[in-house]
Amino acid sequence: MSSSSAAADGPFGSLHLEHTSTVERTAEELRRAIFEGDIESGTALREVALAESLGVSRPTVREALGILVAEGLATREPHRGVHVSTPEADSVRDVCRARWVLEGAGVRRWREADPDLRNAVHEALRAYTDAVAAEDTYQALNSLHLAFHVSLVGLTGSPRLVAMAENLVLELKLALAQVERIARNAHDQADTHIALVRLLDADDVDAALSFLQTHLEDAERSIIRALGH
Amino acid sequence: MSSSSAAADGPFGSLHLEHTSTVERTAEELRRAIFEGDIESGTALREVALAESLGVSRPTVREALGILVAEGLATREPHRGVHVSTPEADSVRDVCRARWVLEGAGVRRWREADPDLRNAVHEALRAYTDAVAAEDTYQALNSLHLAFHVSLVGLTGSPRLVAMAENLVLELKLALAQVERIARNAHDQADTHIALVRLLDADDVDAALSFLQTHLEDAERSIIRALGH
DNA sequence: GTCTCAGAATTGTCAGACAACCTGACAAGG
DNA sequence: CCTTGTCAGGTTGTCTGACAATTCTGAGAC
Repeated sequence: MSSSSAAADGPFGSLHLEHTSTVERTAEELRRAIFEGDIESGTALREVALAESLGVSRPTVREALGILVAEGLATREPHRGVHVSTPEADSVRDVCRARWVLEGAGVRRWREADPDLRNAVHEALRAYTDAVAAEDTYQALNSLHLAFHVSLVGLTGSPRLVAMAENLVLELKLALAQVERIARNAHDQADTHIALVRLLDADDVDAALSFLQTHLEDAERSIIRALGH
Repeated sequence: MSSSSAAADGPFGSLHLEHTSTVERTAEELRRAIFEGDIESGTALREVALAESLGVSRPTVREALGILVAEGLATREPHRGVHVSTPEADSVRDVCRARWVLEGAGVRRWREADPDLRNAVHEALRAYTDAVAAEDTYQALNSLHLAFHVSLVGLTGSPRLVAMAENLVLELKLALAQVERIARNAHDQADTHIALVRLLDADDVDAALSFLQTHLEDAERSIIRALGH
């Protein structure tokens, strides 16, 4: 696996060509529209309408919808089409519980973790706090905040666990897109994360764990409260 | 959510019609062929060949292949087609490490877990040991063995974690299909699992955890050794 | 032996079509 | 009033056929 900061995967390891298929671009555009709030949760994603609206064929749209369904951002019912998922309180609870399992596993391995991975956590935190200081857009802040949490899972060194965490984060972004007004909390959370990393740097894993747990529980509660209203 | 044993979702809650699409049946048939050993790992899954061989159209095959790729059973390279994944030692290690995180999380929650979930573990174990006693087929034994491990993850009560575990198990089945000769170990493992559940019933979670860890590490080693040959 | 290049094979995407199915409404009958 | 039968409209599931882009293959040139 390529580590961060332009590792040398051969002479041209840093090069990367965006080999994006039409299907992938379609899926990405749908994701953006969902997270941006252009498409409300629950709305039907009609194949023909999307096809002519995006200028692609129906099979392409269909395949892209399959991706979204696999990611949990939408649900497909036979002969009834696919609809954007509506985050229920139950699913938010489940996502947060799963998050705690994955991120906790990462934090528990802080000491044994590869220094590169520990560094990745620091970088993710810095990217987030910088964006907060620069008063970046709401979506950018969200992405960086969640990227930090994923970097915690990265401490396990397991690509599959990271992939799972990224999927969970996608669902969380969907839920957050429903409750834009949490944006003002983003700044407060920056301090919380700094404190967490400080505990880790002091090798106080147990304290970091319980700190993380309460942080995740707080997030769960605040999202559910915002949704329930 | 409907609980087990014919819950009353209205007057006809126990009824359930299998709503299987052609795509799903195609994917299932491919999975069967892979796990059964009809298709070796690494072989190319050509769309037209599969289409006329299965009596379905190319788009249908294509969509089914997309499912397999999403499950990790196959890999797709742009313009080069999809091939059955070849389990590397690295990926087996990763799957087992991820398994440890998920199953460990389940075991850790043994005491707080819903009695139904604890019962599900007992039932999964019994189904497995019964099959071992009846000298069932190799694949059936494998499925039941892995189903037991998934039932441990079920202790978390998180559908998403269970889904992740099921995905990992699929990859493991792919690896095991490559090394049929581990079959004779299945009987020995039954005793191991009985011992694990006995520790749980005694509420000795810590002992169960370390027991599980060594069991998973043993499995990892034996699979990798068998693959490496 | 290595390089180059035309042709075959395969995938990615498209257009059009049809059957199966869901939804809603309306009439018929208890 | 409530249930059932029927029909029209729209949507999905699947098929057929096609074409461009890309990759693989093998023969010929140096």
